Formats: sequence, C-alpha cells, structure tokens
Amino acid sequence: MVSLDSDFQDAIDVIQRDADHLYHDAGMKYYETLECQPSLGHPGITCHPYTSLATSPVTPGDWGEPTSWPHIVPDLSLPPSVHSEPSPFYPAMQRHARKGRKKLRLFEYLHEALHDTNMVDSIQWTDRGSGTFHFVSKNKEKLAECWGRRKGNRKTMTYQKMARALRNYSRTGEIAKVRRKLTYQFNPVILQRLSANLVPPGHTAGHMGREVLGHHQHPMTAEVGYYVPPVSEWPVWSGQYTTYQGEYDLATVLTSVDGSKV
DNA sequence: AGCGTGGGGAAACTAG
DNA sequence: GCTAGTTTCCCCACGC
Repeated sequence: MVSLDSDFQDAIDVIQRDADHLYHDAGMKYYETLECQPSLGHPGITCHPYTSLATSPVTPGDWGEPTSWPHIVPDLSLPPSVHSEPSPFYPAMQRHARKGRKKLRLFEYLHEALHDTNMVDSIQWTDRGSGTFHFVSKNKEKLAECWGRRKGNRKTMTYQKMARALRNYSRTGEIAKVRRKLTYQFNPVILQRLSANLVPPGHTAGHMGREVLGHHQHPMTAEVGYYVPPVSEWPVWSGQYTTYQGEYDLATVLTSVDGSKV
C-alpha cells in the first residue's frame, strides 16, 4: 500500500464508529468462518488467515502471464495467527458480521486469499491498484476447493462453480469480469472496503473514507453500510484500463450492473 | 475435434 | 415463511 496513513485515519475512524454502532454486540462467529478447517484439508492445500501484507504495488501495464509474480507476494514474516485470538484482519467486518450479514462472502474470501502467501499459486493480483486479479490456471481448483471446504459445502467446489458465483457478482457490481483469461476485478469501493478492513496489527487503514461510507450512501446498500457504485462509475478503474481497451470487455461490464444494455 | 474457459438459466440449498 | 447469497446442474458459445 502506498503511504495513505493520515488520510486513512479519518476514514477508519468513521468505519469503526459506524461498525461499532451497527454491531455492538460481541461475537466471534465471523472470524470463525474465516478460519479454515485444517482437519478437512488436503495436505497440499492451505487456507488460513494471512498474517501480514507486503506493500508491492504493481504498475498498470505490468500484466504478465499468470505464472509467477514474486514481486507481489505478501510478506509472511509473521506466523499464522493463533486461532484463539481475534482476527487482526477484517476487524470492522467482524463487527459487521455480528449482526445481519454473518456469512463470509466469496469476494471477501478471494480478497483474503490474495493476501495469503499460501494461495499465491492459486490466485494473484494482476493489478493491485485497480483491484484486478487472476486465478492461476494450474491451481485454480485448489482455491475453489478451499473455498468449498470453508463454506462447508457438501460437494467439492470447483472452479466452474466458483466462477458461476463470480459471474453473479457482475450483476451486483461487486466484481466484474475482465476480458482476459481467468481475470476478474473488484469494484473499487469493495476493494477499498476490504482493504480498509484488512488492517495488519500496528497499521492504519486505507483510503476508505467518509466519501464512501457517508456521502455515497445509497438506499440499496444502506443496510450493509457501504455504497457499491455501478461498474460504469468505477473511475480509477476505467482510467487505468485505457491502455487495455482491447483487453477489457467494457460493454459486458456496462451491461452487467442493472441488467440494462448500454 | 477436443479442451479450457466463459456465460447464463433455473432450481436447490442454507443461514439469518 | 421469506430472503440473500450462493451452490449445483446443465447447456451452449467461443477461441486455441
């Protein structure tokens, strides 16, 4: 992350105040959902909360093959968190989860996985700044299986099924499909929210702020505490992809939010 | 043609 | 019982 500290402090204060107001009753259920069940795990599959976040921004245009991106591998200098401790990650989400939306959302899990070095062979940032990420073809099923186990699904989750769920996000605008193999993109506001909630111990939160939680409050999303703009209103995103016009299916995105064709 | 991937309809399932 | 959010199944399209 870039140095956003002072700007972010206000934002996180607002976020946390809001979260405290909405979800004052204590509970750890959400955090429990973030934990993977190692007993269920295949030996080769790890899925535990990541422990620290490296600051390795990837410049737009640095899109390479979905093979190896060592420069964006999160720092794993700290050991996995002890499960008896409250999660240092998604603190606001924990509070958020205490009331109402308790279930772990797929996009939240994906964001978490993007910061988990153990999952770097399955899912990686393509352009972290714009929230673009891709699945690694070779190991995408591993991530899907991990997701399925975390959700406690009866059957094994596959990439196909997980991708189906991701396509549903195109309708809600939370994640858009990028016209590039196995590549998707977070809605910038969702990304900000997730990033703001991913606060490593001792760090301050990111740019998510009043302008997001306050000014843009939208009736449709008021209940969840944040505003999810339609994909057509993704300013950072659209700007950063000007050099990728051939890559991105803008028409698809623009028609995905409310179902109306552009 | 085969395969991998993407897209979507529709019904089922689960938790809140 | 209702709803949101998937999950599951299925079929089809497309590009390599």
